[in-house]
Amino acid sequence: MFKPVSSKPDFVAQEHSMLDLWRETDAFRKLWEKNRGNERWSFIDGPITANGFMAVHHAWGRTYKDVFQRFKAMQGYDQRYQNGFDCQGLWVEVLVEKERGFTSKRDIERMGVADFVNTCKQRVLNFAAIMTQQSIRLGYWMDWNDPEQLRALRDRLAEDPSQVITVDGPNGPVTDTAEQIVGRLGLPELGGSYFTFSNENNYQIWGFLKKCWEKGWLYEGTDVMPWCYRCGTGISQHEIVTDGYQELTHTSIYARFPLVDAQGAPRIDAETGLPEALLVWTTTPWTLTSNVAAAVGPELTYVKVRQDDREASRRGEPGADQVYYLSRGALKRAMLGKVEVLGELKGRDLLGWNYSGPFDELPAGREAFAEKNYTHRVIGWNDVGDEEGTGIVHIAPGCGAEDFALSKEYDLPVIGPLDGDGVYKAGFGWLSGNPVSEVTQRIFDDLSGKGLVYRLEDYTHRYPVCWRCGTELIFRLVDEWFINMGPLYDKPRSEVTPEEVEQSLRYQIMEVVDDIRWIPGFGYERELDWLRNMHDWMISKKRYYGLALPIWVCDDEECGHFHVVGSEHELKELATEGWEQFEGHSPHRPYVDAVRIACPECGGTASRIADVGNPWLDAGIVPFSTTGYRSDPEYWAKWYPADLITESFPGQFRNWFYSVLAMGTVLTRQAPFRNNFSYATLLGEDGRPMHKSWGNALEFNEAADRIGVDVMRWMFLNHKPEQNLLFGYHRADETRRRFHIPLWNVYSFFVTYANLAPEWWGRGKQVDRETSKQGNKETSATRRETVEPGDLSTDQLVYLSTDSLMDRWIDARLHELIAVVTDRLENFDSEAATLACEAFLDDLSNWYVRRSRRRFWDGDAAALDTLYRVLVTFARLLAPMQPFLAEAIYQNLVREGGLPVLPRTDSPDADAPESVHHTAWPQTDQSLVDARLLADMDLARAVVSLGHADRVAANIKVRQPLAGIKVVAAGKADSLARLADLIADELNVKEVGLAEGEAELVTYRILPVNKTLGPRFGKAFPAVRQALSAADPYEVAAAVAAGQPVSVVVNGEEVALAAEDVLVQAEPLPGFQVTNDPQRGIVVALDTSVTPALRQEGLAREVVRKLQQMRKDAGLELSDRINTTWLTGDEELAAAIGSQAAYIQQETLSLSLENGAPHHAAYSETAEIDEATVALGITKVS
RNA sequence: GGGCCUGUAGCUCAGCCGGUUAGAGCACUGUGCUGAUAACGCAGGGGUCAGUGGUUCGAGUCCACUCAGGCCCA
Repeated sequence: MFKPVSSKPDFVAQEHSMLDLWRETDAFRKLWEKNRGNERWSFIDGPITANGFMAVHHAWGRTYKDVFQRFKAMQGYDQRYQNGFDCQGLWVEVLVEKERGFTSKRDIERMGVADFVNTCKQRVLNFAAIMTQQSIRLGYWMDWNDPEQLRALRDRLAEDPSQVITVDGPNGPVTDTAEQIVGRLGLPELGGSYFTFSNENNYQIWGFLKKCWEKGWLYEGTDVMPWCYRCGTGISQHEIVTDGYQELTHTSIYARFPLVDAQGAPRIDAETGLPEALLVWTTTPWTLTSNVAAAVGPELTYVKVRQDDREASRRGEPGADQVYYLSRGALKRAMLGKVEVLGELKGRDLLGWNYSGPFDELPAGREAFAEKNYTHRVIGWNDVGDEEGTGIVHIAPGCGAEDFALSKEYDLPVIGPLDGDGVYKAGFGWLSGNPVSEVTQRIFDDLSGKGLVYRLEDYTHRYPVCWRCGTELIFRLVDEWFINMGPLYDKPRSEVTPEEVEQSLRYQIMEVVDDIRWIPGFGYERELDWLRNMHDWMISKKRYYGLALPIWVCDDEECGHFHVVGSEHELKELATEGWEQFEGHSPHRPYVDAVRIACPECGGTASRIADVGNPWLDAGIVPFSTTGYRSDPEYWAKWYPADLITESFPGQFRNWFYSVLAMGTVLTRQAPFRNNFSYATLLGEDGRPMHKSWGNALEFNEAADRIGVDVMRWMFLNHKPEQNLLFGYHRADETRRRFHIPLWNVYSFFVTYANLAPEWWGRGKQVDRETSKQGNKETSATRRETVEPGDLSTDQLVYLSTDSLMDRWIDARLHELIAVVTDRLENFDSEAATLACEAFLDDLSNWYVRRSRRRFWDGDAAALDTLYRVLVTFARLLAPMQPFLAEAIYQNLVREGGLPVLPRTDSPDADAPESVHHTAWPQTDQSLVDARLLADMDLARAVVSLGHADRVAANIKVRQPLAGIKVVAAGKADSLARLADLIADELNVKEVGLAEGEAELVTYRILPVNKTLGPRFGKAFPAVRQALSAADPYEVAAAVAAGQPVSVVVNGEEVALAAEDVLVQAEPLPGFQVTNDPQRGIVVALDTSVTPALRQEGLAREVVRKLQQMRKDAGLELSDRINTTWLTGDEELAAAIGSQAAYIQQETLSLSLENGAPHHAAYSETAEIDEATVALGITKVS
């Protein structure tokens, strides 16, 4: 017997009990073990940032990861199952700083770098434990660490990282210092998730960087970079492009730059006698302190205008009446009030003009200018436009990336005004010592006093901010380390020569990108686009906690040589001092900083640069660091390249995907993964990004226990991954209602009736019987072969043959489904897989079970066998996607009920696999996919649908039997005949016939089959269409039904059209009770006459229904027998009950049916049936 | 300024290689059915397939341009 199944399941509670089951039976490890040594399927997990709680959008990605791995596991592939945590970098530092209330780097220095780094590690371990628990809750099967052990390690680190501890590993206990145990997490001896702060991960990056260095690609460069002065670090292009912009409003300034002559005297316009000035606009006034040049577009048109600024005059500012230069396109926007245009000129006419700068008095600028013997001048820059500003761009090479590039082109002085904390350096007069965030107003005042402010204006624009702390970035001249991406050739890729590819890493990566399957396809273009556009990869950060860049620079500035150390062993070899301080520590600051090496160039001492690495280096190396690239190349080669990586695409094309590609290319020149599956962004139900303050954010734990994880997973999977996913409780309810509840109902229905059919449980016995009941003309003769438990192999699931059309049909649908789901999952298309499952479930629930109910009531063995088989197989198909629900069904139907229908995993006598996830992926048996039957059923359902429509139109309820229907369906006579009984039963009619004399019922529309005749006739096609519609429709229909060719005259020529090239659509004539299906060309006509005999049958059915309802209301079991009494004053009803007594008794399990008042009945009711009243009473027979 | 994605019913979305009168779910209205169903069936209202032009016998589908939204890059 099966365990009884509640019709009102608590899915969430059930999920928790499945989690318990898996834990108690060690189900995941058994699966892993089962497939060990088989063919491999390699998934490399992109590390999740261990810096907070898991959010719902993480669950989306993790669902994909789990589904594809589970699917491959059921197919028998061996896998690694290693999850990864991203552990190093600024984002951890920032949150630790926040926790501690730190506001600047000085606070960290005060705490001590060693302590700070140790605290960062603890934070990572803490959240790794939390995310591990949450992932387990999601049903994500990976080689998880015990969360308690992670917390214990966190605590050991906090106590004393140097204490020696022992922990359990897969191959026995491991003893080491707490710091080293943490540094060895994820390695084979400890197992579990990989952590990018591990020693191995860090050292392998060293190896990668060394290789880059050997190729000459690693360099230190000076550039103007976006800089966060709160974090005290540069922000790389990778970090800034998406997350790093905000709409901000700044006060911009239109400033006068007075023109001067070669001697430095103010230039006076000859015509008006007024002083002349350039009108210049900027949104970053602080950079005016470092102005060097003004750029114009050489081909742009400029105007010379005069304006007497009365306001300014009134304020007593000098030079209010002036001549200005600015671009013609900017005139209207930039200048207020009346202007007089004095002339027009091209930008190139302005080149070389001199002007006096806004802060010429500051020593920093004077010195820089003197050094180069330079004065402020107008330069040309093709990128200058006049969509905003004045068409004259203020250039401060120390404060802007493009400005800096121009300074190289024109050999301009470079003035960098700010230090790393955003404070003006010495040499900036009154500004020196002031933070940049506080000087804007004073700069305006200062310039105003000098008569240089034309006007101020609030301006809203996208401005870069620090992606972690939100501080507005400044642009600053800094020294950073880069990997050279190589030249971008100005020609199509097909023309780039192999020699040129050798010179350019970016082209080498592009070649690798070509070898990868990108899903969705546009991912390929995106990655190439990024590779074409990306600058050299800035890998350094002036911070504390992260990869210690293995770059040692000679202390002797004269020498200046730098050496890249490729491993810890090399470091030990080269070390001249400080090794003993470092030994025993993970390769983090500050210990690694203590190590000095001998400079290979001059023999002096070299020290490590203070910088740490870009975290994408940490994540990019994992295909190597997690697979023993250094220590076990043979193992590595087995798992590299990965078959799949998958992440959300915003950001990843330039981050993780990019870094994995770059590192794979440098190290192997081979694609590091074969398939890349990426998906979009998760939004709130209202279509907006989830945001706590908007009330549409969902926390994972809460969502999991309110929605249920299987429902969440179905929502994720049943979605086009490249589109943003709207997620929330309402959609969850809808999903559950659409899929989970109907599935559960079929399952619970099955269990209910199977448990009521004792003979069905007679396993191994010959069960042979006929089922033929009134109301169901279908006969199912079952031939259940004599079998002993245990000798059945699965893929003879169909061990019981059946003549039932319904059984054979649902089997055909099931095997069709297996093929589709297999193919879709092979192609990472979970949406199509779920859509196919939903369609199947609808067929199962709303057609197979509904049509077969009678057989289940009767305990029909063929029906029970079929539904059992279907449910078990469907559960196995769903298992990767719906691991909990599938397991619950499987446990009851297979483990509890114990029917021998699954393949033996080992010996023929073994029990069924312990978990649905240990079963083999179902195989399609094509011989069961009966195409004719599928088509027949399709037609039957269409006919039934029309028949129901007829009844609605005629206002005759289905319970009222009718004489018959007539169907018009050209060429479908055979199909119809095969399913006539089924149709008759469903529509409650006595007969289903093909219409004769259909001319009374219908007319026909004759259409060409476009697909075949369109190409055949081309331009003449409309004439064919015309000719067909002009032909006698009845003749054409008859010919087509008989399979005869149809002859028509097209443009004066007679042509023959094959029957299959002509479409016959039946349409009802008005005035009949008929309904048509235009798509299929079917018409169904209903005989609406209710004879007295039919009327009696109908009334009897009403009585039955009423009695059934009473049984239910009285709380009777399905199998309880009753005695029934009835009393009515309505003659017709009395006659109906009398004549249909046997039928009523059989349907309601009434041992007796007596005419009389139900005084003594246990349960009685007075019912209205049509216009008649009847008193009914039932009493359970004990 | 360039690249990519999206635009189909009130909402969320399907729509194959171009092919008959463009579909589903939700919501709404009516009605029926129910001893599995927190359901379900049938019917109804609801569409300028973002717009314009082109290719074609035929365009929601292919092409070009425009508009709107999103993403990426400059």
